[in-house]
Amino acid sequence: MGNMKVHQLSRGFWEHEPSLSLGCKRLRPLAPNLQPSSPDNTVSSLDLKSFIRPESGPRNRDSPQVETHPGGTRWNPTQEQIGILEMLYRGGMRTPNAQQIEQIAAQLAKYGKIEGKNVFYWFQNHKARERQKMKRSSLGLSRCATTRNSAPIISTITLDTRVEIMERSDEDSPYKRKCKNWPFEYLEEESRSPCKEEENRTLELFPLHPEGR
Amino acid sequence: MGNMKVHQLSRGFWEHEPSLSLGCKRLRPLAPNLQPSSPDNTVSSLDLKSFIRPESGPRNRDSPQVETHPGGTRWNPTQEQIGILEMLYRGGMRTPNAQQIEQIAAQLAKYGKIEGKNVFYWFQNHKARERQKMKRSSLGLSRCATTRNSAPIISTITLDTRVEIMERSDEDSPYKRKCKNWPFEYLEEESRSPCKEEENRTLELFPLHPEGR
DNA sequence: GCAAATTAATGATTTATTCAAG
DNA sequence: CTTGAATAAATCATTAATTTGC
Repeated sequence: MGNMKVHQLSRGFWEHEPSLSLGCKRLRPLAPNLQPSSPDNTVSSLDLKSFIRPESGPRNRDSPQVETHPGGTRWNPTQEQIGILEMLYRGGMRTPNAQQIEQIAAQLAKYGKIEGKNVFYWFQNHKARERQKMKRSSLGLSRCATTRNSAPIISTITLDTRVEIMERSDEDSPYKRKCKNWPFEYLEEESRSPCKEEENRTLELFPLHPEGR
Repeated sequence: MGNMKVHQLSRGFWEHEPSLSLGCKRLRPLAPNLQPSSPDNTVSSLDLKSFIRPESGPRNRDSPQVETHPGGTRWNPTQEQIGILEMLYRGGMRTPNAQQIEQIAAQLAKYGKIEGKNVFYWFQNHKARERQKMKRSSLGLSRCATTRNSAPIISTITLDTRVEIMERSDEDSPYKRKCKNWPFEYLEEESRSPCKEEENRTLELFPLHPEGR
């Protein structure tokens, strides 16, 4: 979709002028007298209207609530995908970074349609729900002394095995601040369909920063 | 500092390649007897170790904690950028979707280095902190009637202007489930420096899903 | 006046909660 | 009811602003 660059500037909002001084209420009087960072500060090249209410114009789009995703709305993982993901989870993977997610998704794509975000969400949800489950079990039941002896067999083994691979992942330590990579993506959902010749979807996310700040 | 595209995936991780099926340590027999929903269910084409502990091998990388980000580690917005963002916020924008973020970032890029995620974060944080602030003020103080008369002059004007543009955004309604677009991006942090001829950073996020599930 | 130490803001992540598809 | 998707809340972590000691 070459939608991009839609209304590029309907000027008329606040082109109150370049040099601006720009609203920015005080916010912080101790502002470090901003450097001449901008070549041309015609701040007002945005079409705010479009931003704020893309629907304001002629309603050529349907989409009351549910968009028109042709195929399916949400990811429906196959058994293989789940298997791999669980294996990774059991292996200690908690919050994969961007690269890892990409790779995982690429692999899982062999077994069914999938996107990076699905992988991300899966880990998020699985982690959270495993925790819930654990918490619930620890609270509600103190009965059944075997609980610590029978069920966790596999767990124990697994953990032991894994211990060599990674050290204790976290499983309980909140906040580890480990990876800096960002596991998300802009990809606009639209690219859901099998996408035939969608190769050149360069999108030119960032035209090119005119300067280095 | 032409770090860019540093480890571009140190290939050698899992280029086991598509058809795969072998190699790889099976890691765990506990695969749930997956049903035949896949052409070939040799699930085990993942190098879990690499995923879990990329550092396990020879530590040829430095980066103890702080990666080698040459310039700066986090986005430092310029006054113009802040101004635009606040205006958009005041205009009612709460959680821009992917396209909007792209456009905003593209515009803000004129005034300084910025990425899409920065825009996203800014809105998240700003919204949350505005809410905090409001809550705090509503609790601790009922005094000072001038509060609504003196300071917010600009605010009032602006708001009035904006009110016509959008209707009350939400400001308080938790969960609106409005956009389906996903405002994140994989972009791996590395592309921080001014990046000279980095045009073709196609990255081909997802090679191409081999099948439509 | 300057630079280290301290504090205040705020960018970036992770976790918790909620909504809704199947 | 299960679970994928999305948002909000909590909080970690880094930078800018201010203070302090010289």
